[in-house]
Parts: sequence; structure tokens; C-alpha cells
Amino acid sequence: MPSEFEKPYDPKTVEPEIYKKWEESGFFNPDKLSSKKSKPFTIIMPPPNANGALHIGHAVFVTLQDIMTRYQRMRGKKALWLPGADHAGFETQVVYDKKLEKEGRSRFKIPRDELWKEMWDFTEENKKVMENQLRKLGASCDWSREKFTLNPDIIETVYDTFKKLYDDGLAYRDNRIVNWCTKHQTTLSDVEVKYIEKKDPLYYIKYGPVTLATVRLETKFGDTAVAVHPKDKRYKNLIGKEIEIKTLLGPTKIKVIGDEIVDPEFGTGVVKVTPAHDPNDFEIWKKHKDEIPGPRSVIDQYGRMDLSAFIDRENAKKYHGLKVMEARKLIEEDMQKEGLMEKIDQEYTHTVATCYKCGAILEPRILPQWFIAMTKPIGKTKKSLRDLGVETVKKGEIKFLPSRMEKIYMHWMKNLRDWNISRQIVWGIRIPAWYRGKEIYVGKENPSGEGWEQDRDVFDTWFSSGQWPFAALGYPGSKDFKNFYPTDVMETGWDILFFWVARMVMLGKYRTGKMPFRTIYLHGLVRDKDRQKMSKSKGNVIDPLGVSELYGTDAVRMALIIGNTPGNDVVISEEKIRGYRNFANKIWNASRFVITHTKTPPEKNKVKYASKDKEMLKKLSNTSKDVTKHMEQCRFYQAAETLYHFFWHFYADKVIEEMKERLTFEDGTAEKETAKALLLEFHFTLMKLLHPFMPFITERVWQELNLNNRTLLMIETWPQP
RNA sequence: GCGCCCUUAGCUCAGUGGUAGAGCGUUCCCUUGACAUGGGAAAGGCCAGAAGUUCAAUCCUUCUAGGGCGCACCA
Repeated sequence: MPSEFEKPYDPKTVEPEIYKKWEESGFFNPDKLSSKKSKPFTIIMPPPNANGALHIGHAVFVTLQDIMTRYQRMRGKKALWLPGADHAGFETQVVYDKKLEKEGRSRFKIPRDELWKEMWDFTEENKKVMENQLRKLGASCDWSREKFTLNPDIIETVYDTFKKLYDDGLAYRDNRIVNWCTKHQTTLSDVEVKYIEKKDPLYYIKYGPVTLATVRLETKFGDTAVAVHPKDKRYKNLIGKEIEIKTLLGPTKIKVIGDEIVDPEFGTGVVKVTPAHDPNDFEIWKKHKDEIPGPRSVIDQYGRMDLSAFIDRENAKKYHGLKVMEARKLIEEDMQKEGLMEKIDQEYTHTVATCYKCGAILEPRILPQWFIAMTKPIGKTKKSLRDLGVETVKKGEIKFLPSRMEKIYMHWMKNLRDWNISRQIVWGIRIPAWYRGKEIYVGKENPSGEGWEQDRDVFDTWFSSGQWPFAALGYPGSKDFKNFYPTDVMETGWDILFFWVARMVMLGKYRTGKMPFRTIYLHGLVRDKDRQKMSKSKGNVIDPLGVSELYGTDAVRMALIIGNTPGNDVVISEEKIRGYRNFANKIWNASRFVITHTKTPPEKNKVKYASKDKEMLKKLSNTSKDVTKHMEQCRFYQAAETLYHFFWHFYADKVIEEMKERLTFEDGTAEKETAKALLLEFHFTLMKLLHPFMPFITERVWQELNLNNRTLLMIETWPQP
């Protein structure tokens, strides 16, 4: 026994050596694996955002996906786990904005090209860090196929998809009311909006002959109409008429319209219509375009009052330039002075749209943006993107784990609205659209001719990552696409079911005609032992690399997988990791025992299993069967727990103890040789079964067990149950 | 409003149509030659409540209570 095979187990020295051995063997690459006949098994790694180090949540997906990949590889499949990194558009922009802020700089003052270059270097650096972290976590992914979402070939695929959507009439540019974050100076899609409950004063204000209720007092300058329910007896006679109202900017006239959207029960049953600053009002205006004036914007991109259009009117200068909330307060006071305020309900609670990143209240604005039509039929097929997404799942082409996520997916699909894919940031794939007057050109190459100007916006990062499975495999022309698509499993967090998974299904189906993956495995969020979400601000984060260094990667992986059922959050604590560090040590010590006693291999002709031995072996094969069944059904947590229990409380506690006496017999006796054979049988099998979960220690032990025929455990055959 | 989920040992969670398991924690014993990052033993649960289906329910159905979450609307 080599000197380093001592107690206790020291992962720090073992792990880097083992990983190097694996990587140099080339077997992470499925092309190097076995015969041509074997089936492929593909997982495309959800590309981590290249804007920081990996956190414990990443370690969860690494563990799960590596378990699947290693298992399938041992089952003889051509296992491909394709790694990647995401430029993560807006997310990275936010991270980088913060960095700039600390340095006393602002992205709005840096030329586009310069900022791009800086951010490119920033992500490149992060990528390198991440790659090494993935290695430390034991990820058996094929580095030769690694992709970045800003690789030229990926961008080309994304451009092609956009062009196709445009040609099919699904991608369109329109002036519509969108979610605007005044801090980040960009629009956000509907899924990026976080709704919060908020208590705000509800103002009952006098508009000539009627009184109406509103929270957004400051938008009154942008009113273009007043709406009531068409059947509301109280106001029926006013519909279609202009009413004269007193405002803080002097008297004016405004039209009353009837629309069913108005709830007669709410407030006074009268609504002011401000199409420039309210999504509903925008819809009302679209319906009543012929009757009422167009949207009148009174708030600018920074969330300040912009009354330039009324600047000659009395008082206009007073409010012009004020922040929304300041303006609201002042208008409240002034209206009270003028006797225009009937009452104020201070107990009114409603939900407001906020930016999911910074929490700032979003300011709806009308802007020219690119949208993807989600419900519009595509050409002759008469099917919309939504139809594709719904159908694929309904037909069972994609299996959800846990299955209840399918319902959530369907429910979301039902409420789909068109997707705003324009972002007013620098970091991302720039939209390949050019304008010249009213002409629009969409294409991969710059248009010919003079006077074209490219759209300044970039794509929503989820638009490109929504194409990741086929893009990363080199669609359409590559061999990899032919061999490995559709992929087998997509494994990611349930929190991005809508952001990412739904989009991948729709875009994958749309572009390639096939679903992007057969199974979608959704893991939960990592929480600490008090069930709190881990976050830097709470100071309860566990750094996966830190604990790996301390307790060993195998222990961390076990702690992350046990108790980790699909769709449910995972609770992890250092105590739990320590528990599995003890288990690793147990494996190590049991291995030391077996190895010392089997230095001379058992003499096969002397081996005679007694009925009790056979019983034990039967238990082993039953366990093997159970574990395999769990693996096949993606119940990795069960497989891991079964193995843990079996190794410790049956194999170590019972079998090894039982064999100790027999090992005191002379060499060459049936007792001793049988004991050796039995121990080896157990050990070989258990190392294999444990390998997907605890790859490092099992591989290291394997190297000692397999003295004559030195192969890698990583590519050994999974035990036949 | 529409929809999803949870309620099992002190804690965190598994699980099964035939009256329950793990880890951690707790108590007691043991430094025996793989292992004290250990071994052995033990305590601890009418599986939220009620009704129904069934020969049989913690597991299926319905309702109730408490908790979590998603979506939509909100003037």
C-alpha cells in the first residue's frame, strides 16, 4: 500500500490528481467512448452567468448533472455533458454597473465600444474562474465542446432565428407600452417584473361633473379621456360627450367614453385614461383611437415630470422636473387648496410593478421595441409559438420532474402575452435590424446602400439562451446536432421555468421541429438550516469551493443530493456536509481494510460461498437493483441514501465485521479466500454504485483495488442487477 | 379572482394501500488491530383535523384549519 493511502482521507491532495487523470484520459468526450453502436446521452449544461463566481446553487446543478452523466457513461452510453457560459445580458450589465458605480463611473458616460471591451474582459476572466470551479466540483463535462453565448456561431444561430421569426411575421417592431426601469434605463419583459403589495393614498378627485379615484395623481396631466362602464346608469348620459374640467394647469375639456373594462364597483366607477403611463389605459386608447387623442407623455425616462408640452400654462413649471413622488405630494396639496380633492383613502392597498433586480417601481412607457408574437399563427401551420409549447408538452414529448411543474407551465402558457425582446443596454447580442426612414432591414449582414442605421438595443438574454440546446450543438449543419439532439435531460432550477424552459421549448420546436429535451428536471433553491434563502446580504451563503476544500467535494456532493427531491428546495448546512465527510472517511477506512487484506488476490478455486455469504451477496445485488431503479427514475436522492445506508450499516457494520474472523485463517484456506473474494465483490460493486455521487474517493480507491488491470472507474460498467 | 404545493420523530426532510424511515440532535455504554470524522444500545411520531371510498389509509376523494408559492387584475 502506497504511503499516501493512510488515514484519514485527504481530499485536498487526491481530488486534483484524480481530475487530471480523468481529463487526460479524454473520456469526457463521448467520441472517445466505446463503439459506434451505443446510444447517446446528452445534457446541455445551463450556462452559468459569466459575471461572478459559482455559488452553492450552481453546485446543485453540477452535482445532479454530473451524477446523471457519470451514471449513463457507466451504462455504456455516449455521454455528452456540454459545458458553457452565459453572457447573461441584463444580469451582467447590472453586476457591471455596480462595479462601475464603486469606481465612480457610469455606463451612460462610456462609449459603447469601450464599455463592450471592458465587459468582454470581465466576463472572460469570470469564465476562467468558473471553469476551474466546475473542475473542482468534479464535473465530467466535455471541455472540447465548451460554448459561450457570445461565440460567433451562436450569434449566427440567434440571428437566423430572429430573421426567420421576422419573415414569419412573428418578430415585429412596434410602439407599445412597456415596463421601464428608471434606474437601469431599460425595458424589461413581463416575467422580469416583480409585483409587490403597497399601501398608497387613493385620491378621489373632481373632474367637472364627476369624481374619480386614482393613485397616480401625477399622471393626470397626461389624461386624454375619462372612462365609465357603458351600462353604468349614473354616467350613461355623459358617454360621448366632452366635459369641462378644472385642472391645476387651467380649465380644459375631456371626453367621456364607455368601456367594459371599467369596473362600476370600484371607486366611483369613473376612470381617468392616461394611455402614456398605464398599460390598461393604453389598451383603452387602442380601442377608442378614433374618439380620443393619442397618448400624452408627462413623465420622462428618469421618472421625472416632463411638462414641456404644457410649459406655457400656469403652474406647469412648478411641477416640471419633479420626481414622480414629489410631484404627487405637491399636486395633492395644490388640488386640496383648489378644492379639487374630494377625499383621500389612506388605507388603499394595491400591487405595483417593480424591477426584479433593484426593486424600483417600474414606469410604464411607450417605446419602439421588438416583440415576439406568442399567439399569432405561424404561416400555413396555423400554430403559434404558444401552440407549439403547449402541444409538445401535452403530447408527452417532454416529461416534467416533478410532474406538477407541468401544470404550472401550462397555466403560464395560457396567459402568455407578446414578448418584448429589446433591451437598452450594451451588453448582449445587438439586434440585427437596420432602419432608414420608414424602411426596416433585418438580416445577418449589414444592408447595402447609404443611410442605414442599426438598432441600438440588444436582445433579451433569454431570447438567445432560449435557443441554447440547438445553438450549442451547432444547429443546423453539425454532426453533433444530428447525433445529440434532442437532448435527454435539461436540468435547471424551477425559478427559471418561465424565463428559460418555456422559451426553450417554444423556440426549439419552432426552429428545429423537435423538442429540445425529453425530460426537464427542475431542482429547488438552496436554503440554509433555518430554511432561509441564501444571499450575500444575509451573510448565510455557503461557498461551495470553500466547503469542498474543507470537507472534500464528495462530501459536498452527497450533502447536496441527499434530501434533494425535484421541485423542492434543498436545505444545506455545514453540519450536513460534515456528516458526509464522515461517510467519505468511512469509505476510506473500509477500503484500507479490504485492500490490506486482499494484497494477494483470492485463489478462485478455494472460494466457496456458504449460504449466509450468498444471502449477503443477494442483499448486495438487491441494493444494486434498487439503486439502478432509482437512477432510472431520476430519484438520485433515494439512490444516494440507499447507498449510504447500505455501505455503512450493512457492508461495514455487518459484512466486514463478519469477515474479520475468517481473515485470521491461513492463506489458502477456503475461509480466508472466500472472505477475500466476498469483500472484493462488495467493494467493486459499491465503488461503482457510489461513483456518480462520490467520484473522487471511489476513483482513488479503485486505483488501489485494481492493481493488475488499471482502468478508470469512470468508464467501468455499471453493475448488472 | 384563477391555479399549484406543503402540514410525518426536537430540527431538516424521505417514504409506502396493510398501522412508519434517514441525517443531525438527545441519553447510556465501549479507546477491540479499517475507522473516535468511530462502534454498540436506547428514548422519541394516534404520519394537521373531520368525513368518505376500501377487508384495510399516513398514502386515494371531499371538506376544514394553518403555512408557502405562481399567475392575472387592480383606476
